[in-house]
Amino acid sequence: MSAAEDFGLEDVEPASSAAGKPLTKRGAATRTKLLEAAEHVFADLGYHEASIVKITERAGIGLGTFYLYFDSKQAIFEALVVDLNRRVRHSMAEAMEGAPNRIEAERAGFAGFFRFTAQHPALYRVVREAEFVSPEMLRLHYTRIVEGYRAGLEKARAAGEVRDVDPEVTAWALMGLGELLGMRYILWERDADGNRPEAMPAAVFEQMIQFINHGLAPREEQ
Amino acid sequence: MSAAEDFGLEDVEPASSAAGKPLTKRGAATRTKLLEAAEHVFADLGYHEASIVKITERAGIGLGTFYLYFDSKQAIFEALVVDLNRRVRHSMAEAMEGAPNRIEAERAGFAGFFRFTAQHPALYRVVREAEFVSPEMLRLHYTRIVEGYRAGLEKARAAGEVRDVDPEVTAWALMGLGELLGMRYILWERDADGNRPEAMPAAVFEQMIQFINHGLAPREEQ
Amino acid sequence: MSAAEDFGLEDVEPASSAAGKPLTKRGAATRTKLLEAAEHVFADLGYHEASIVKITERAGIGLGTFYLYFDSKQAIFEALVVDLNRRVRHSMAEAMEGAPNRIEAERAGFAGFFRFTAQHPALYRVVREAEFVSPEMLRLHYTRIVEGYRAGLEKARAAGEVRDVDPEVTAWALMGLGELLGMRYILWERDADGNRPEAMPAAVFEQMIQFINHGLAPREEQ
Amino acid sequence: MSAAEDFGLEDVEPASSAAGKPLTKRGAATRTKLLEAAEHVFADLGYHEASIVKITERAGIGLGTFYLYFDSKQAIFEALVVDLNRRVRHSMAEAMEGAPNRIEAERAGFAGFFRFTAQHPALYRVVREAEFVSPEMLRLHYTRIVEGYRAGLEKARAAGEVRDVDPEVTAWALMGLGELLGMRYILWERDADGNRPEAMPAAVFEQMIQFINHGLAPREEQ
DNA sequence: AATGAATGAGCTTTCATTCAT
DNA sequence: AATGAATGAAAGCTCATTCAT
Repeated sequence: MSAAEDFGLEDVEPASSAAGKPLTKRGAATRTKLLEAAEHVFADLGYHEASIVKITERAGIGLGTFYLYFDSKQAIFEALVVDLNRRVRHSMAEAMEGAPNRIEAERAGFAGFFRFTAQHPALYRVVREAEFVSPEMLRLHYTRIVEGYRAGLEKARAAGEVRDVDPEVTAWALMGLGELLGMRYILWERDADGNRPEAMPAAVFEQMIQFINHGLAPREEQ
Repeated sequence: MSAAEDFGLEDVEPASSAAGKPLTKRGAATRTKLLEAAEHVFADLGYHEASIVKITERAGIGLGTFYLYFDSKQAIFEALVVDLNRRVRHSMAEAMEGAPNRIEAERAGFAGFFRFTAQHPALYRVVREAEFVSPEMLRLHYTRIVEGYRAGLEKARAAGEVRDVDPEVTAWALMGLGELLGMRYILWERDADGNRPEAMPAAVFEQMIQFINHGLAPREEQ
Repeated sequence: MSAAEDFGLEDVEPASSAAGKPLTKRGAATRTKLLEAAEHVFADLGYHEASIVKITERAGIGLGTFYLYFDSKQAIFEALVVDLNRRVRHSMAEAMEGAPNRIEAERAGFAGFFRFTAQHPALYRVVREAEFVSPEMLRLHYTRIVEGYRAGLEKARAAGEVRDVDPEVTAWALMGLGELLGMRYILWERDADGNRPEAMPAAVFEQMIQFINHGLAPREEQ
Repeated sequence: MSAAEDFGLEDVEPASSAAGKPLTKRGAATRTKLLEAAEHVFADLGYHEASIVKITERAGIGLGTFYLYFDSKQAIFEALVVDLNRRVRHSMAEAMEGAPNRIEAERAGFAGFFRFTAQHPALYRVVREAEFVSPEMLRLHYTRIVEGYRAGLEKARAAGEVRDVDPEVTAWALMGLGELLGMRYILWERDADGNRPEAMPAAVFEQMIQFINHGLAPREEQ
């Protein structure tokens, strides 16, 4: 329950309610089609290789229509980052729902994050490219997730479940560690057929959890 | 001692020995000027905003000359990644030289990494953008550094200085953790005048080291 | 009658029906403007001196618009060769319409060819340059015209109007002979004001016809 | 004898004596190397794809050296046209040497022309491209050869060996006819291995000669 | 006589954005 | 609300030519 809230579930507004002019039912559908098309096109091609034409073609709508919903290529990109960020946090929060303690919440949260990563490779590709397209978006993404970790750590520390760590710094450490392991062991990995795995190897996940647990555990627990 | 070697100091070749046609002394100087200009231009503007003209103007040479030394914009970008990677590893290895034990080596290595980060913001900007320009270069960068961590952990484990961790996985975790903290607490930080700090706050660094130490320490030590 | 058909009048499709994306009436007009501009620019400047900017400027349209209709400079050049070839054959076929016999058909056909040459100097310039830009186009041009001669000769031979010549070889001979005379006595000739003549001198034309007639005439006719 | 002279054998000067600064023995050798390299490079690549670097590389000399011998790319191209023209006329004149009469001289001359064509495909490629690089050179080439035909026809007419034709016009007709047949039946032809034939098929040659003979023969002969 | 590093004008091509329909 | 033809700034790259060595 509260663990889930740490990741900001409450601020989740439906993507389609965000900015963008036409507000009829038809208009909302068009906007959603654009955002979905953009997710795939940006993920497959990257920001610069992607083009408005490719997005509108994939969305099955006319080129000019694009500008009824988004002011620019950058605008839809930013909307997409916000959307993905909302969804990955949702995924983490959902996974943590009902976790009995810090350790379990941690496992569940990371598992949720990695599951989302495996299912939506666009997350990394788009978010990491945001650094070069719209740096504020990158910060927003990291900051929002880190805030979830931070809040969780804060509570856990208050409850004596973790050492007396600086929650902020530690949250960033966890974020970085999770991100690189997700990249290395999910996104870079391919099986014989060139397909990405659906999750990271359990052993790797265990190693990571052990490392974190040792890193955080209060002295007396050990 | 050996800690330094783990980061591949021995493979350090001078940048100017790499590909590029003209081989005279004058030619080598020109190539170096180009690489230096590219470091700044790519760091300031990013790959796509950067242009060959901007690089050659900054280098103070003619546009056409560029193509005597590099086949394309991407080629110089890749050469730059290789160069920066070599230099950051050098910086880390140098810092670790003579460290009496694992813990000190760790502190020194990370300090070296962060120092280089503070002095060469281009490292992050260029390397991280490589993901979208030349993905193999990104892997090469991470892999080479991780290999240094891995080798160090392997030895430390054999010496009983760390828990029985998987050196590979742990190395990636350390890389990720260091990278994000460097980004957050060095690159994103500005003082009142808008200048970047010369290092991360000591407290943050300490927190990080503590986290790593707890994460790695053999049970009996604690 | 049939002489006209030999030059493939029936395959004449309007130039504007060929490839090129935009299909509206406005689009067809733009494509035609481009092709007309290209004819003049290529004829005046040659392929390499010509540039897309010069073509679009002459056509009075934006540079980028060009690429809506043609994939490249070479593509419009090839379209132009096809167009000119179609038109010169049309001109020849039209001239031969209703010729009472082989000799008259021959005169008329060559006259049509030379008339077109005088009116469209671009034909030679563009077609002959095709040899170096798009060799298949050159072959296509010569082959299509030669095929007209060949078919005519075949029929004339069957009708006993010409010696027992090889129609194919003879057709190429006629093509070559006509081409060089057209170049020499129309394209290279200038009057006092530097203007090209509207036709070759009648005496030259007569000489040529006589030469051909003697070359082809059945023994008994002479 | 005289037939040979008609093609201007007497004006044959060695290529290396033409313009070009350095005049030492070494210099002459360098100039020849350049001209030979240019023949191949221009023939293989065409004028625009050819580059000075490619020519000097093929010649095995330094780039800068080129400009000691030729003022520009166009200059060496023109020198090459002059050289090839001289050589093809030489080849024709040689073949005609000692021909007993007009008919035999004709056969021999064309045979010489086609033999040279088969052995030096560069002739067509370079000469025909001259039209777009240096039009005066093209005229010079055609005019010099035509002058040979013309002189021969003049004499033959005086001797009653041919009809009362206009030697000039007829010469151009012969030139055109020979050129296109050479292109069609030698240069365009390839055997199963993609090799060009060493000569045109005898039957084609015969057809051509017959056509010419009929075209020129005085009435009473037939 | 010979060299090759340096130069920059000029070309082709792409694509985000506008706007008349 | 939807469309797609039109636009032109801006980029990467080539190569004939120069000139210091």
